[in-house]
Amino acid sequence: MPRPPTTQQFVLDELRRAILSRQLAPNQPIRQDSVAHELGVSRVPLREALKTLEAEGQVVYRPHRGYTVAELSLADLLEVYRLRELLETEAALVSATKAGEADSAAVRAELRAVVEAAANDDLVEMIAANRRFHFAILEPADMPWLMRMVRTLWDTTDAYRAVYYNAPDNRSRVLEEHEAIVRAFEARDGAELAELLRRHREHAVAALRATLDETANG
Amino acid sequence: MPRPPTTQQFVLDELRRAILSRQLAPNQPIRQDSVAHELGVSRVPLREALKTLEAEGQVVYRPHRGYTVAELSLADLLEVYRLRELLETEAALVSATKAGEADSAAVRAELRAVVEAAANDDLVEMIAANRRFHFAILEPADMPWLMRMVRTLWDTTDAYRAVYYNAPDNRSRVLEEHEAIVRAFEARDGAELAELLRRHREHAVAALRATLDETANG
DNA sequence: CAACTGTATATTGGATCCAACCTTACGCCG
DNA sequence: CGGCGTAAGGTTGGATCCAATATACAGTTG
Repeated sequence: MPRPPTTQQFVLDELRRAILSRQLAPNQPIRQDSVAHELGVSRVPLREALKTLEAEGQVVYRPHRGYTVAELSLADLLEVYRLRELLETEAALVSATKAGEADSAAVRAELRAVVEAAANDDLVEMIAANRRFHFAILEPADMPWLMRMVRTLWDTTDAYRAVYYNAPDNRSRVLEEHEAIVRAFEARDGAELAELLRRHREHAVAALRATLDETANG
Repeated sequence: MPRPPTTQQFVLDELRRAILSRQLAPNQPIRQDSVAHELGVSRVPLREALKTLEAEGQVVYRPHRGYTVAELSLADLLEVYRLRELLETEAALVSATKAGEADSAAVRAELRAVVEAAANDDLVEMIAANRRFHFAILEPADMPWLMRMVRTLWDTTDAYRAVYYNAPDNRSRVLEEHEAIVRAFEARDGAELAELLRRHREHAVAALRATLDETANG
């Protein structure tokens, strides 16, 4: 696997991983010197990467006090899912009216990737493929600004996705739902597609709530 | 007027101004050395400011080739306004159910600021106050993630706002519409509020189209 | 004993310097 | 004469160094 073209991109990827895996815990101050040392780079590219993470809401910045990993309250998470609903519903409706055969092929390819990853019990790849699958569905809408926003919304909840996929019940449910979603997509039935996606997310939110309540009471 | 606490914040403000005023024209490469020199700072804070602008979509970045001011096509602008519609409608509906007396007072204060600026023919302040007015309406919804997104959407179209307000017809129309909007807000009539805001934006889009067609044919 | 102040230290903010890369112009070869 | 390889210059990417600010702690005073 080739290292990204620029160091800041490499650092950005690493930081995303670290935040996602809770290696950098919420509310924890990010000591630039130690993190930079750890990654074998200087502080400059690190700071640039932190700036983009700040814009995405992954970290919070306070002048002269540095960066801390953003803490997401339940209210934050619910809001993020609500926004995903607004934006992805719009994208799905538009996409259904514009998608062509090539788009269907792309979606099907990602669907297969998810199934295959599930068969191999490869959680990481399954999560990645799932993301590509959902984005492939929205892509034909040809709304780059919307896509950028949806992307950052997915990023902010990425840390919780692994928990969700850890349960076999959820995994199989996702696979079933994907089938129905693809059928709606290929039928160019925007309303049905949007509704299926909505229910798809609804399950994720319910699971999320359960997880958070559990950790709160445990 | 005190200079911002950090240099990067200062640079960020200056860059926003420069892009807005077309001092930095779309598609123009941003020579870091000259811009930094111009502002009397080094390249480091400039690059950090550019990173946040990149995340907001105001500039485009290509590794080893630097930053260029983002060019907004008509399709981009229409998409941005469509997204504003989705997000601001949601915020307005929620806001109407949550707003209290203090919120009404805040909105009224901003309304007065807009009127006053208009009376003084102070375009810059009128635009600023108008923005505060609209945000004051959405604020009670208490949706920080949504607000962040709406903020960047406003930023991307800021350059065109000055053109719109330049026409006296548009200015007086805005003032009238604001009155109706405030009444709906104080009546906590979310549906009416959202509809009025929608029509409010619709005029702006129409004017925008006209302007762009004109420049395209001129 | 609490609160305040001054100082020392750790950490971030910014400037300068060097390396890597892209771009362009020129000369060579087909 | 046109296309390609190559070298030189310019611009960005990254590292190191220094300055400014915040934090923690100790000493002092009411």
